[in-house]
Amino acid sequence: MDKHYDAKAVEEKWYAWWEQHGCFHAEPGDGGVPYSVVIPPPNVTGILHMGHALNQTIQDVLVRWRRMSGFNTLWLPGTDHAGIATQNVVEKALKKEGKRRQDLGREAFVERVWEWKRQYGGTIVHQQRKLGNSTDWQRERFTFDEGCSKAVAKVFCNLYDEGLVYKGNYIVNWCPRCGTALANDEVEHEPNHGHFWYIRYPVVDSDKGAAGEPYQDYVMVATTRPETLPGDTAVAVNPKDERYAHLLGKTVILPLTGREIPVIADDYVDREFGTGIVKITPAHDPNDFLVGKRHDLAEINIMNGDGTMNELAGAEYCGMDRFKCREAIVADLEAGGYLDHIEDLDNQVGHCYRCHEVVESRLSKQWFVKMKPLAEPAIEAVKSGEVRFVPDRWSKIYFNWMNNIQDWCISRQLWWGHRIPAYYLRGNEESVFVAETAEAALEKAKNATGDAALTLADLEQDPDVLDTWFSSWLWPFSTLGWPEKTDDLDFYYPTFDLVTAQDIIFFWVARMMMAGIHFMKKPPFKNIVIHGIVRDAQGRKMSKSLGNSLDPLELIEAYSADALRFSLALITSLDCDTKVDKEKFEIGRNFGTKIWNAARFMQMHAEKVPGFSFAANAGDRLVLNSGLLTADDRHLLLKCERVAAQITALLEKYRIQDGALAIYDFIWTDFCDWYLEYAKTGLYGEDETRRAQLLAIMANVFSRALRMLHPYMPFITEELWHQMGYGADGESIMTAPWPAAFADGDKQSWGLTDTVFNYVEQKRELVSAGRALRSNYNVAPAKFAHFIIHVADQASADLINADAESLKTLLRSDRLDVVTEGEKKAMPSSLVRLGTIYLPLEGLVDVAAEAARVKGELDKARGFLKGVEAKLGNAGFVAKAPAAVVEQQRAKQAELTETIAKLEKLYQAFTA
RNA sequence: GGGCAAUUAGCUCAGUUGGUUAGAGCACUACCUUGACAUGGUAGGGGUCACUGGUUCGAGUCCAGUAUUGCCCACCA
Repeated sequence: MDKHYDAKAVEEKWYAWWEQHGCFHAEPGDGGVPYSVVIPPPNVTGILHMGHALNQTIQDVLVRWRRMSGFNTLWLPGTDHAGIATQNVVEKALKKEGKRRQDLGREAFVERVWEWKRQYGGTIVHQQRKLGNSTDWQRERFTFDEGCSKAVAKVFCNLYDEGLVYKGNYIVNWCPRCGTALANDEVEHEPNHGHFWYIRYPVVDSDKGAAGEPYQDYVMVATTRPETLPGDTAVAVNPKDERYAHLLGKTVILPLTGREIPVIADDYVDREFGTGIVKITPAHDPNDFLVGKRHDLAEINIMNGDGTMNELAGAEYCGMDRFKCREAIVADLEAGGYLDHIEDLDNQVGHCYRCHEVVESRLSKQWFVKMKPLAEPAIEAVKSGEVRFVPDRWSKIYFNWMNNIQDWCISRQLWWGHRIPAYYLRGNEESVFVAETAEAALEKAKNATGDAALTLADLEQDPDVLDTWFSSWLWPFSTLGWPEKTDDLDFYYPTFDLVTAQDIIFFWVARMMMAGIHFMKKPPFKNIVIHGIVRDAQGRKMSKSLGNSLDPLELIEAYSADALRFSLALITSLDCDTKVDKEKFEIGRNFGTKIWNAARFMQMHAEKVPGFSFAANAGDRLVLNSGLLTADDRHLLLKCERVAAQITALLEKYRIQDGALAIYDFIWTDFCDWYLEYAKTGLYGEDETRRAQLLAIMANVFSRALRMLHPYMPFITEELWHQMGYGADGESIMTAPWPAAFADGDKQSWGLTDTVFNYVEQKRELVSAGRALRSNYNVAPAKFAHFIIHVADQASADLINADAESLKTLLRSDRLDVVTEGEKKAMPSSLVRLGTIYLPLEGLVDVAAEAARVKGELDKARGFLKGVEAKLGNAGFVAKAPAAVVEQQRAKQAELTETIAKLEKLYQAFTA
C-alpha cells in the first residue's frame, strides 16, 4: 500500500468502475423489497452548491445503507428544465450576439435552448458524480423529456376535464424583466426605503360648483405608487369612518386626468393608516382588484408587460418606464398643486425570485389550478400518519399552508417549457379545446362546431407554457413511466423517502403529495425528510452576491469527496440549519488518513504471516486457528457488534449525524487508539499463533467497520476493501452485506459476555489513571518505575497479569506490577496510593502540590457524596424513582465513601 | 401582524420518552520527533445549560412568562 492516500485518483477510478459495472442500476426483477428515492432534480442550468452536497449526502447514506441491507434499491436522478432560469441563460447568450429571442422566433429559440441543454446541461450531473452519488444514471430523467412531457399534457387535460383547471382574469405577480407571471411564492418580499406621497383629489360638490370650477374641498390620498394614478377608478374609505361619511356617494376628480371617480366605502381600508383614504387601482394592485370586483369598478390597465406605460396612462406618459413615470407624475402633480407633501416610508416590496426585478401586479388572463379539492386528501394523508414528516414539526407548517391554499397560477409567458395543450379557433379565444395533441383538439373542435371542414390550420395553440413546477410535481411517477402502466411504476411507486430542504416544502413537496394522491391514488412517498439550509460560519445564507459560498468541488479537490460527505454528515442535524466553515472538512480528511494508516499497519504485520488472508476472516464468522481470545479481543468484537446494531437503529430514525459519530468513535477510539495499541505486544512478539489470531480478529472487525462506514465514505472504503483483499473476486463493497450480529453459538464459544466487556472497560480506566499520573508528574516513560495496580483478589490479578505485557505497552512503562490485597501489605511505604494505582513517592512527587491536588479531589468527592446522600435520604426518591436508579445511587454512595477514605489516608500521607 | 424554531464550553453543535459528577469536534495548555498515522498520541483547563417563576422526590429535559436571535407566511395603500 502507498504511504499516502491519493483521494483524487481513487475517487475517479471507483466512480467509473461502479458506473461501468452497473452497481447503481436497479430493476424490479432483481428481487428484494423495494426501496426507492427520487432525487430533487436540480435546475439544468445549475452548478453544484453546498445545499446539493448536503442533500445528496443524506440521500446517498440512506440509499447505500439500504442497498447493503438487501433492499432492491433505486435512486433515480434527473434535472429540471427550469423555465425562467434556462430561458434567461440563453437570452443572455443571445444578447451577446446582439439578438433578442423575438429575432429568432419561437421555434428557433426553443431549438436554441435545446442546443444549449445538450451542450451545457450536463454540468451538474457530472458534478454530482464527483460527490459519489449512487444514482441509477441509466434512468436519468429530464422534466422536459418526452415521457415527462406526455405526463404533463395528460395531467393538464385530466384536470381540465375534471374542472380543476380554469382560465381566469386575475391580478398576477408579473416580472417585467422576465415578461411572465409569477406564482405568489415566486415573489420575495424585501424591505424597501420608499416614500409616501400625499396627493389632493378635489371633491366634486354639486353645492359648491360643477366639475371644472375652482375647488373648495379635496380629499387627501396617500400612496407609495403615484405612477399608477392614471389607473385609479375610485377612492375608498372605511364605512365606519365618520370623518369621511359625508363624502360617500360623491365623486372626486382624478388629478392630471380630469376624470371623475366615485368615493366608495370598503372594509379593506384601514382607518389608522395613512389618511384613511385609499386610491383604488384595480388593474395594478391585488387588494384593489378585489375591491374593484366588489364595487364593480372598471379595470384600467395602464402598463405594458415590459414595465413601460401604455396609452391608457396618458399620452405624455405613454412609453415611459414605470419608475421614470413615477418621477414625471410626481413632478406634474407638484406643478399642478396636487402634491401636498412627501413622507419617508419603510415597506416591503416584492422581487422576482429568479432575476430580482421589482414585481408588478398586473391584470391578465392566466390558467389556474383549483387547489382546495387536491389539498384535502393530501392533508388527510399526513394527518393519518400514512406519510410522515421527519422531523415531525414540519407537518404543522404543511397543514398551515395546505389549509390556506390558494389557486395555483400555472401559466407562464415564456417560450421554454411545456406548452399549454389548449387550442383556440384562430382569432377566437373563447372557443377553447383542451387536448393532449393538436389532432385530438381538432376532433373536439369539429364536434363542437359541427364543422367537419376544420383543419389544423384553423387552430392556434395557447402561446403560454406551464410553470416549471407543473412538471416537477409529477416527478415521483412521471419518471417511472406514467401514464404508461410499467413494471417500474408497479414496483417502485410509491417511493420510500423524500429528502429535501425546508425551502421547497410548498413549491414542491406539498404539490407532489397532491399530484401523487390524485393521479396514482397513493401518496408518492412514506417519509418526508427535511433538512436545514447550509449557512456560512456567520450563519448567513450562502449566496453569490455575498461571496460567502463554499464550492463543494473545491472542497473535494482540497479534501476529497469522502471528507466532504463525512464532515457534512457529522456536522449536520435535521433539526436546524447547518453552519459550515472550510476548516470543518478537515475532520473528514483526517479520519480518512487515520483509516488508511490503520490499514497499512495491519498489512505490514500480515506480511509477516505467510498465507494470511484478510478475506478469509471477513465473514460473519471468525476463523480462529487456535488459542483463547483475550478479554480485549472479546471486548472489541462485542463493541463492533453493538456499534453495527446501533448504527442500524440510528439510520432507521434518520439520525445520520449520530450514525457518523458512532462509526467515527468506534474506528478511531476503540479500534485504533485502544485495540491496535493493545495488539502491538502480540504483533511484535514471538508467538506466531497469537499474531495470526490478532490479525484474524482485526481482519474481521475492520471488514465490518469498512462496511459500516461505506455509506458515509464510499470511495476510501471501496479502495481499502480491495487493498485488503476483501473484494478480491471483484466484488464491490457496495453490495457486501451490512454487518450482522454474531451467531449466538459463536458468541458463547468465543466468550463474548457482558462481564468481559465490563472488565475491559475498567481496565481502560486503570490505564487512563496510570497515564494521568505520569502526565501529572511529568515522568518520562522509562523512568516510570514501580507502576503498581492493586486489585482485590487473586483471580483478577491473574487476569491482569496475563495482559501485563499489553498494559505495559499501553502505559509505555517498563515496570508494572499487579498485586492483590494480601501482597499489598508487604509493599514499601515509599509508595503512595491513588485510587487503585500506586506511585513511587520518593524523588518524583512534588509533595505540596500533590497534597493540594488530593485535597481538591477529596473536597469534590465529599460534595458528590453529600448530593447522593441527600437523594437517598429523601423518602420520595426512594419510593418513586425506578429501583435501578436507587440501586445506582446506593452503589455510588458506597464507592464514594471508599474513595473518600482512600483519599483521606493519602492526604494524611502527604501532609504528615 | 400570524406562525415555527433556537438560546448548553471561546467557536460549531450533541444531549432519544425527566434519573449517576452535562458530552463531542475545533481552538487552548502541558508532555511525547514511541516502530500505522504529527492530518498523530497522552493528559488537562474551560459550562450556576439565556432569565424568572411553576410542576416534581428529582428539571438542560415538562409548563408558563420575559429577553435575545433566526426563519417562514401575510401584508398598510
